[in-house]
Amino acid sequence: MSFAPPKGVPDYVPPRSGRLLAVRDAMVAPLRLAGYGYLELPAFEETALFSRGVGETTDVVSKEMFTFTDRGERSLTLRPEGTVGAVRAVLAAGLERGALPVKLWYAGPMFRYEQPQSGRQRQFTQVGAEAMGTDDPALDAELVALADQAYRALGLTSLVLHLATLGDPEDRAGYSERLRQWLTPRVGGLDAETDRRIEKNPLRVLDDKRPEVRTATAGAPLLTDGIGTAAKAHHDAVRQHLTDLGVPFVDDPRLVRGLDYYRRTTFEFVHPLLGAQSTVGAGGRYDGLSQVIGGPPLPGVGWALGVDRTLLALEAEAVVAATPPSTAVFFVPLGATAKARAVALVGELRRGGTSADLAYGDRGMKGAMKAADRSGATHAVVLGDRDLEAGVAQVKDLRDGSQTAVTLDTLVDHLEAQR
RNA sequence: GUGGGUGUAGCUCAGCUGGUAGAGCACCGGGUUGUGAUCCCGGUUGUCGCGGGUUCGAGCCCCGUCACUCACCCCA
Repeated sequence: MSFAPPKGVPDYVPPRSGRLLAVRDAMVAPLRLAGYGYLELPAFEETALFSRGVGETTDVVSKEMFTFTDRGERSLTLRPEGTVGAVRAVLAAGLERGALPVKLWYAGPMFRYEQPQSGRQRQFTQVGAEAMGTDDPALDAELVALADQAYRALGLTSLVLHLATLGDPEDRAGYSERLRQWLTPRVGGLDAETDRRIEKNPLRVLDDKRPEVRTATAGAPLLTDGIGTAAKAHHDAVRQHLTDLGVPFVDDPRLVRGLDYYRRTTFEFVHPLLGAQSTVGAGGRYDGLSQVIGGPPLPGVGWALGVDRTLLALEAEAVVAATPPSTAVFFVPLGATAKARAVALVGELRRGGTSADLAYGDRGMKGAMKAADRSGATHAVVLGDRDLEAGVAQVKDLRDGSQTAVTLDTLVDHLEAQR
């Protein structure tokens, strides 16, 4: 029997798990300040929702989905991303007929059957945010700024925001054809996968990291030239809003997204210290998605931030998260009578909002004090028979080693006042 | 799916040209019959990833296999 979790499905245990939680909370905090409501979504959906919404030809759908059949012969899939499910949930609840834009956030695990490597697991956690119902470029900028705010609050300083526009579908169609013709004599016949990409989605060839492909595509035509006026105006507005918001970005006309639903705005937050999987957050506009899954026209823009990857980025930058110790007061009872008293006092402190713990397992004085030290508590409370007879407890300040006797009647008040 | 690297104590690792396994940290106890973090002393923990082969003898060599890891691919 091995206790290892399934491949690519990591455990997070203290103290690292606490930092992961802190990252998630930091990502959510700006959203709460910006009017985003909470969305609780299913971890799996009907397979067809993803294959249609994300796109049949994408790698995510064609080879990375965890798909299973339930007892009712329905084909279900663990969600590989959150946006499609969020749009479905909005339509299911009819939120698009209420006040617009609908602004929502969600958080939780996503699943993709991939070969694990640094920064890429089969189960990973994202915080997502979506704003649907208007195509206002100020919303694109708002979302980007909120992500930027979260990363800054966490203390990340090396992130680079890449920004691009994919134009509207008609722009893309014309560009794809031009690119296809440009690519075919240069990288055509290299391998079957590249040929397939040239045919289905030539933009993706630009994302290839192999050096020979990189150099071969260095001078490829860019989409920027063929953008329609409406999409161009939208993009200019987004750039201007970001500048007004004080969010730095770099224009990256070669930015490519792997999911089919993106159009117009796309962006990525990239961390230079992370190795191959360096995108810690990304998103874009998806104005046609609702109709693709059978809904009414419903423009939308959103992002997903990788919680685990962001933790890796923090570790790469050696940012030490200020995680306050979970325990303020630690009891060191000596003997059964003192222990019973300590158990009751700890409960009283906790009910009053003071974090408290005690030495379990009937350890000796030395061991119990050691446990007090490790808990991070600022104060230890030594309670023995001698003290109980005198009606006092010894309160020791673990930071400077000073110790005073405090009468039991006033102990809780005294400890609460120490905080 | 394809390549490279690595598997030895809870963790990080050492282990020479093959001779039967070690260190640091951690943990537990003692020095201090009621005081942590420092110091000193002592102690526990191993199917050397797994299976086979070569050999008098394998942690070390050979074959297979599994896992982890990094990279390609892809992406948060």
